Amino acid sequence: MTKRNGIAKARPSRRATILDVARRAEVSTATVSRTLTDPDRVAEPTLSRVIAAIRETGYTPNATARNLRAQSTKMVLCLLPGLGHSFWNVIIDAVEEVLTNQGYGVIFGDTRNDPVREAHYDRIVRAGQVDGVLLFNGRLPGTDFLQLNSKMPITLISNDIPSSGLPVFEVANRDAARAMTAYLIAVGHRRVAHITGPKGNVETGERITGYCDGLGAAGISVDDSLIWPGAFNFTAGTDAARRFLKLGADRPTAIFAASDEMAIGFIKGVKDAGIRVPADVSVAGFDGIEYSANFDPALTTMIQPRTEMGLLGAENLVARMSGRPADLQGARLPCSLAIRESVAPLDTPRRRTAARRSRRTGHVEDGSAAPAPGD
Amino acid sequence: MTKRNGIAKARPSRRATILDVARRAEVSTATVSRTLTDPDRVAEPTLSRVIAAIRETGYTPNATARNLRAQSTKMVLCLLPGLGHSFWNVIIDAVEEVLTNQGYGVIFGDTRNDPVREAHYDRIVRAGQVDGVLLFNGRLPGTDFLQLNSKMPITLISNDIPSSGLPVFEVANRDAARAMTAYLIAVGHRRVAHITGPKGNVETGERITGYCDGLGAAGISVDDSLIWPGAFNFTAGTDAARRFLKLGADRPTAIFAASDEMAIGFIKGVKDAGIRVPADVSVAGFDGIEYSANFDPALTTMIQPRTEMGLLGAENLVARMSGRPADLQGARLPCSLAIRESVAPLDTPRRRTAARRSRRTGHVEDGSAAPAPGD
DNA sequence: TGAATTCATGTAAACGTTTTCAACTTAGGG
DNA sequence: CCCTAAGTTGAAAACGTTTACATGAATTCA
Repeated sequence: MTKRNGIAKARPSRRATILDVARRAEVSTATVSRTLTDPDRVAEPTLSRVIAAIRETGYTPNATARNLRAQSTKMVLCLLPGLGHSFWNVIIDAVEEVLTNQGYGVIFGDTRNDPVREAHYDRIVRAGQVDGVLLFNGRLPGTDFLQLNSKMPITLISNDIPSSGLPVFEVANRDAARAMTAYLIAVGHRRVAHITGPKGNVETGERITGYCDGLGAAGISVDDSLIWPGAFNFTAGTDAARRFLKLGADRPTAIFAASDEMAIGFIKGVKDAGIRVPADVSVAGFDGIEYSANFDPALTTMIQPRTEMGLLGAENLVARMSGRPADLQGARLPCSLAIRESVAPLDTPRRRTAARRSRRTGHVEDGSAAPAPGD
Repeated sequence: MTKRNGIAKARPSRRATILDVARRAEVSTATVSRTLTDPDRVAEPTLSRVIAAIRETGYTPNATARNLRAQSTKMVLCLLPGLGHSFWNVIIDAVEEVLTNQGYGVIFGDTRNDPVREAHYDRIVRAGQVDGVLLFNGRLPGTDFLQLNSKMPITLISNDIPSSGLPVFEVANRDAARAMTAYLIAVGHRRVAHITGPKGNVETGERITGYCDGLGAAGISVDDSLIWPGAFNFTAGTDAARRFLKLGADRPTAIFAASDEMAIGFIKGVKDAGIRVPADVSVAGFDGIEYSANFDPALTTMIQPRTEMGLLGAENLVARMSGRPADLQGARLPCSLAIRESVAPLDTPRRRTAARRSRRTGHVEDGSAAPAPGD
């Protein structure tokens, strides 16, 4: 079927170059090039001869040569810490959509917070393999990486690197954390723990601050022993669960985890010990990943507009790569609170009836802060 | 702090080339090149002079030029249908690990089963932007894509394209499906439904066959009305749940979903209708993604050795890209059964209900070939 | 000491494009 | 009939490397 043994075609091994086409069409390489990039500039008898030659030889322009000449690669590098994390999925989809539509290719690099890997990608960037960089990494992959920004745009998505001066597209973390904390308080909780993100992460700090804001606004003083260090992953959640279980009578009645994965890990951890969620303890997450809605109980969480983040970030980068001024220099997007099943009103004697009623649907009934969904 | 205004450095705009280094060190470009690729070939007084010049100019070799000259890009393309699916995560990690260690960069492309996108990546490959292709896609991104395989190796991971002749690294789908079905039967189920993968997918067919094998081995005849078409995603699971709920008394007692996501979607769907898992219906998945263990109930599933698949596939590709013969021409890896919480043995009282459905339209499935497992 | 070898370096050709510039043709205007 | 302008094409340079080949110096061997 498929001609393998090089008998059918003259030279099956070498790929056709522009010169092959030129010779076949009896024109110069310049004309072939023009046929491809700007057909209007080549006259009719020639044009169709060249097109025929292209078809016959199966010619495709060599991207490397083209890039070398054009001094650009039409590629961008996306640097993430952990491609596997389901949080990135939607963002990546959006980024890929924008960049592909604009004719750019995308290279995804996973740093895993490993300096060796970061250096590897640093080298790729320095070697001019890409025209721009999208950073999700939380930190720069090289010490003098910033100096590249003049010729090679860098944009931050869902992470901030303070004092880098780079455009950043992320969520209003502090506001969102404050809102979630306020919500937990509004449904009756006063002893609320917070499982934080990884140390050194800017977002971690902002969410902690927002959490403290929320407590402060309700006149509740911050109890440091209720701020538990985490790391945005399952195990951090189960670790927190162990910590929770060790506590005696003064267990918090609600947990605010800085990521959905941690919230799910926590729930899994305490459930295995016979604790019910939300009957015995309420748990709220952050991110709004797909699984948060499909978990049992469905997770009350702060939904990040991930698609929008990806879209805006990618558009910013594209604009700058093509020399245009970017529409936005950055953005802090608002989150939306998804009230689901994993948080229940605190069943204090005073509020008992109201709490009972809402427990049934899993929705929240509280006149002061939360909108009543009705029944 | 950081010198932004180009006053500090002579020409901050242009990147240093090998010629700049050569001039500064007062040698030829050949010597600079040798210093980088094979330092032993350049004598001492010169060597350090060149090294100094490289450092001073901040020179990094231009990858595009190097690739053009070397006629290779040190890049490979990974084509997947849906980067977001959590099934790929682990495989991608493994692939990236191998390729990065071997000095290759990785481009991930998401086809989303969209011919337009596939054509886009087909073009990238034809333009010589990569040295090899890793296909997860389930089909070729172009009609005469195979003819590229001589000069540009293509390897299939976790999908097969029959009669393509390409090396494929995947799981023994039929065996695994048979084993899962056999397990469900072994714990007492006789009425087992199967939620299939997407139509047209080779793996879908293999798992259906395995499912039928399993039934056959136990003397249970296949009931076509219990083979429900799916698509490897949540919604296919919830769709199946709706289908299940519509069924009356003759509901299956166990569901074997061809992916964990579908299993989770199914459980979520029936739970919302008040059905308990596994008390009222047992559910088994396939894949062994992370969430399967963290879901509630923890999912009984067939764990695919995803890391191994990725490792072997990537190694196969690397070998072929570098001209070496590959160790393996492909592999069918065994799965392992993870027995967790979502499947319960079928107890006797419940089988009485099953007996009630003896009046049935034409088709098979009667007591003759079904000796009751002991009680 | 002369010839043969090794060593260190430079020259220049490739890699496959795009694009500037010049050259040639044709048409149009006076 | 000449001059200019527009249109079409080709020659050659450029992009930044690597590397085959050549050259000259230093070393070795007889």
